[in-house]
Formats: sequence, structure tokens, C-alpha cells
Amino acid sequence: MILPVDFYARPTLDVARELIGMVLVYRSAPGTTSGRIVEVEAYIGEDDPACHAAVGRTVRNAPLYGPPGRAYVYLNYGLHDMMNAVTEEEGHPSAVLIRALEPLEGVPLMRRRRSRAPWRKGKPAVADHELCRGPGNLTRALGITLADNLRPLTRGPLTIQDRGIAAGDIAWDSRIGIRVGTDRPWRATVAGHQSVSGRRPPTV
DNA sequence: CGTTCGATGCACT
DNA sequence: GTGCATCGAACGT
Repeated sequence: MILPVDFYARPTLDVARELIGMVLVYRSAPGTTSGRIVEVEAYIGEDDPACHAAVGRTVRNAPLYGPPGRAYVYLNYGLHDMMNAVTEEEGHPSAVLIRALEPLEGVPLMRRRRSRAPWRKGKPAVADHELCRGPGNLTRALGITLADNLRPLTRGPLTIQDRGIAAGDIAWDSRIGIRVGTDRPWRATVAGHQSVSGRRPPTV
């Protein structure tokens, strides 16, 4: 079942928690790829210093101010497309960043797309659980690009679906890769999952 | 194990 | 001109 707009039109932390275990699906010409969401981060309002809306409305962050249930995709570090799901209501800039997936469908296609990255030329193929580990990696594996910015997540090629998969043990900690707003524990992960980005838990 | 650093594009000031 | 919601290789301990 594709998640309806109502799912997104709620407090962002609720949406973030419930997105864990849902399935991100992207249909493209070469095939369909999908994965179970295992890591997300919430970015909430102009008062959140790490949210793009902290500087007020601009050309880039305009999607955050729009209706919920749409994709906010932007380019980071000139290399990586980042995908968010817009939450709450119009005029309340907030979103959930999808940071990692456990690959489900289309693993061979994901492998092909990942190996096509310029910096991976001639390198060994990545392990399956690494394919969608990290926000830049998952958009590349699924083929999500800036062209998908503002796309509704309720229909069309890019959707998030409830397939009845159990969320697992959810851990909340501080968001990573940002220089401000690290005090807010707005990163949700499936505890101990292989595909979660950042430092791995200590190998015993 | 840890930290540093280059690649690369564009919105924003 | 500056600074990223990154990735992964290279190098130090």
C-alpha cells in the first residue's frame, strides 16, 4: 500500500519514526529498485539550524515550504543527490531525509549504477548491504536525481510503501554530517543494522 | 584503529 | 568567492 498524503501531514518526528520499515520504490526504464528504510533524519522548521529553511525561503529550499508528501531532492557537495520526504503542512518547512535502505528489489541494477560512479571505475563491486548505505549512495543505486525534485510520493515512479515489514528496534541519536543542530536527537535508525551509515558498531 | 583530504556543482552572500 | 544534510582513499598511530 502506497502511503497517502495524510501520512506525511503530521509532526515530522512521528513521520520519521514510522518511515523506518517502509519501502522506498523507484520505477525507471531499466527496471524497478526498492529498499526497506533503515535510517532517517528529521529537519524541522526555520528554528532548526541544520534545516535548509533556517535561512528562510530560497529557490533551493522552496519544496520544504510546499505541501507534504512530495520529494525534496537537492545536490550536495556537487556530487550527491539527497532525497527527503516533505512533511507537515504548507508553510511549515520540514522534511525527513532518507539516509539508508536495505536493498530489496533490483539488486543487480543497483550494483550496475553504483559501479558507474566516476570514483568507482575499476573498483570491486560493493557488497549488497553497502549498496544503499548512506544518502548519496541510495539515490545513486535507485537512480533518483534532481529531476525527481517535487515529485509526489503518492503516485508515479517514486513512492514509499507499507509492505507490513516490522520496523525493528528503533534507536534515536543525533544527526550526523552537520555542523550545527547536533544537539537534537532527530536521527532514527534500525539498531545495529548493517546498512546504517556512519561508524559501525564495535566489532566484538 | 584513527584522522585528513580531494572530487565536484551550484545556491547563496 | 564560500560552504556544504557525502564518499572513500590515503595516510598516521
